[in-house]
This record gives sequence, C-alpha cells and structure tokens, in this order.
Amino acid sequence: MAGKATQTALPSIDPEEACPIAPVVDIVFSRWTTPILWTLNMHGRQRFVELERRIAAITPKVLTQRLRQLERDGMIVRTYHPEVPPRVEYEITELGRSLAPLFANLAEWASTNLAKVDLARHDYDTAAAR
Amino acid sequence: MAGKATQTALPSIDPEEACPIAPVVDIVFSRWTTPILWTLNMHGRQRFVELERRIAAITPKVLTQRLRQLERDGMIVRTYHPEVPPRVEYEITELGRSLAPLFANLAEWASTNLAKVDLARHDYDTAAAR
DNA sequence: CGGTATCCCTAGGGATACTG
DNA sequence: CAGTATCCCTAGGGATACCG
Repeated sequence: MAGKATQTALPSIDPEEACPIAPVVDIVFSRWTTPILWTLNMHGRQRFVELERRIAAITPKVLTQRLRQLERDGMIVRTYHPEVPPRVEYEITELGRSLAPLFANLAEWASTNLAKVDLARHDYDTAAAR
Repeated sequence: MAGKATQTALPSIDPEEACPIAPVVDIVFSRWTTPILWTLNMHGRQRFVELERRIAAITPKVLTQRLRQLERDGMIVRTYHPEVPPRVEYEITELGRSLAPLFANLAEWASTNLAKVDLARHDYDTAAAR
C-alpha cells in the first residue's frame, strides 16, 4: 500500500486502472492473436498446419505460443487425435466467438476511418518536411 | 517493421491481410495508446503533466512518443501556447472520439466476460498441475 | 504432422539526467 | 512546464534445427 514517507504519493493510477479496457487489450490484441482468432472464426475448426499456412509469416514457435495462450484464456479449444500421423484441431469457443461483433465493429471503423488516418499522416509528414 | 522474405514464397498471406482489423490494432491498441485516448476522452483537454500524472507509471519519453504518434494519426491535436512557462494542451479529435463506442463495447465485453477468462485460466492451470 | 529446443538479435520501454 | 538526450536492458519475435 502507500507508504510514501518521501514525496511521490499522488493519486497514482495504474496504466491498467486508468483505462478499463486495458485488460481486454492484453488478452485480445496482443501480437498475432487477432489474425488467429479471425481465421478460426472465419474458417472454422482447423489443423495446426492450416493456421500456419493461412497466417503465413508466423513461425511455428510463435504460433504455438499464441495458441497456448488463447487456449488458456478460454478463447479456443485444442483437440488432439492420437493417430498416425497425429492430428490436432483448433476451434474457437463461445467465449472467443463473443468477440465477433467487436471485431466487426473494428472492421467497420477501419473501412470508414482508415483513409482519414492515412490523410492525417500525410498532412503531418508534409507539414514536418517544411 | 522489416519484412524480409527469407522464407520460400508460398501463397503467403500477410498477417495484415489475413485479418482486416490488423491495421486498426496497430493504430489503436499499441502500447499506452488506449490509456491516453481514454483519459483524453474522459477528462477532455489536458496538459502534458496532467496526462503524465493521470496515467502514472509512464515516463515522459514514452508519453511524448505516443502523443506524437497519436497526433500524426489524427487522433489528438497538440496546441502549443508560447508563454512562460510554456503551456501545451492535448485534445482528442473527432476521429479519436469516433473510437468511443468501440471502447464502450470493449468495456462491456470486459465486464461480462473477463471473469470467464479468469476461470478458464484457473482451470487450465490447475489441470496442467495434475 | 505438430510441435520443441536453441540461439540470436533488435525494437522499444525504463531510468536518469539535462535544457529552452 | 514540456519536453530531449542517453544509456541500459530485457522480453519476445525470428531463424534454424531437431524429435515423437
């Protein structure tokens, strides 16, 4: 708790506290998670190699890491089929699917506002050049 | 970002291509941006030091970096008042404010689903412990 | 197929100064 | 006040190789 014998005892707000959506951001918008969830949501249950190919550019190590994290967070389920060769399938859960409307909103925001961002960037850059 | 194609050229899909919301994520959900935008949206026009105190834990260097980036993206405006001592005010723009409903959705998702995530994590961890 | 196990490597955040 | 200017430092992503 706040000992503060020294000086810095202001009403400090954690970065997470200052912004109620910070926890969600950590869960949903960390690196590679949106492509993975998006792909799983669009194309349904998929095997490891399918995800690897669809997302491309991602390495197996990182894909595994993110899949584990998403599994732990209850966003996806992993099903292991002990066959030869082994088969593993990943599927989005109800919890994961509950993000779909959010993603749709984001996509809609993007389609109407991304151009404005580009314009703003261009303006900023050309203004700075002078 | 680099993007070196060291790998064999398959019908690769960019991480950005695989997921239509990837660009938005880069703009809106990169580190510290949500707390900054949230604070600016909630408390209106603010000076540098106010943001610094409200968000706490953030260093002036990083705060400056993110503010510049948000300004470049057209999400906030910076107003410099040449006084002594100097005064600078930051304010969210219309474009920035257009994210508010999105943030509200996220906050709502958080309030109904964050507990489920915690539960999933607990289940995962205790299952792994056995 | 579905992953580990390594090593490497750098972007970016933190701490600590210092200035106009 | 509102930032720069440095230095440091490590988490985490990429590349490569290998295993059950």
